[in-house]
Amino acid sequence: MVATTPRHSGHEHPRPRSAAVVDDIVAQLSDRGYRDTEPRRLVISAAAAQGRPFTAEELCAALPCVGRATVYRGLRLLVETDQVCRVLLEDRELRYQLSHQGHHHHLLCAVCGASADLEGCDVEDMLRDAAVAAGFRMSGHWLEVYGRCGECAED
Amino acid sequence: MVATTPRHSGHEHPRPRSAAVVDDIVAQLSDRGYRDTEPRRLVISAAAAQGRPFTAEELCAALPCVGRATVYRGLRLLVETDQVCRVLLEDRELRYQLSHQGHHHHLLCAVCGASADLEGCDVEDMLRDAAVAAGFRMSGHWLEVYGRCGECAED
DNA sequence: CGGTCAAATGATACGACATATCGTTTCAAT
DNA sequence: ATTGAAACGATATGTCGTATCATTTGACCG
Repeated sequence: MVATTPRHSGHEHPRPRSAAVVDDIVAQLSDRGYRDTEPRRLVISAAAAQGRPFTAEELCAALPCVGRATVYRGLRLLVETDQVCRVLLEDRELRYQLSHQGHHHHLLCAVCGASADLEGCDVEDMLRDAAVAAGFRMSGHWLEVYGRCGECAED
Repeated sequence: MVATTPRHSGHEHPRPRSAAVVDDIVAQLSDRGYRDTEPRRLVISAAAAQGRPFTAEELCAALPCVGRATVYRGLRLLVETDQVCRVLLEDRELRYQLSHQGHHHHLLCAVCGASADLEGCDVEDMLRDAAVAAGFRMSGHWLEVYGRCGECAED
């Protein structure tokens, strides 16, 4: 009887898996009083579709039907609500990517642009102590680490 | 006999103390094949005269008789030759300051803009290990620490 | 369901920042 | 002094991000 059962019975609306991510983020924004708008969803969707840290301009190019200002506003909102985090390349180019956890740092591959999260590296305490030693009270920091990922490691 | 002996007998040419710094930097540039030019000296001198990390535009404003491009070129040269280092504020504004040592990091006061060098904070090894754990080979990093200096500490 | 109004949008102007271009000047070695 | 490359300055160009403002839209409410 049941010949071939699709994993999901999702043949009516073949939504991409990223749809769930988008819905989730939109829901979080909604909780904070931000509207659920079509351009906003497009921005979030495009951001989620990127496999690498991306620039605002890349998103603009990927969304020709969304105004530049809206893309920038959307990104800013996502950063402010911690849905997206900013990463800084060595040449100071600013990129974005969906955030997966709370505060953390990134390892960026200088060759392919991939990013990985720095695990088990608790620099904060160290920095805070060093700051106190210099008579400062630390309030924040910015840290990016550059190198080559495994795939780009060969010289 | 010796009534009032000036510390230095420098009353003929009252050169600012920064002149020595400028001469030193110019000499280093000279060793690397870069010319000793008037505009270059002006840029170095103005950079040395800043008490705080400064922006390129601030230098331009301080040197109305030197072309903008020359100021930018001069700064770039000084950074490349490690005479000047770049610091990044929390809002991503790029500033410069004379470097005093090799590689080090900065503590920046968010209130008055003062900077201090982070001493005895060896994050490199820590980062390198964490990078290896993530399958990366670390080649560099960018770290800035923000806070309040002793003078600006009161709430 | 349709009206309402603030939020959000998009076209575009604007401004900051930094580099590219290119004819002219200047340094330093001969 | 001559000379060729380095450096300069005026200015054009390009990128990136925000401000402005008239128009649209989405959430709420009766």
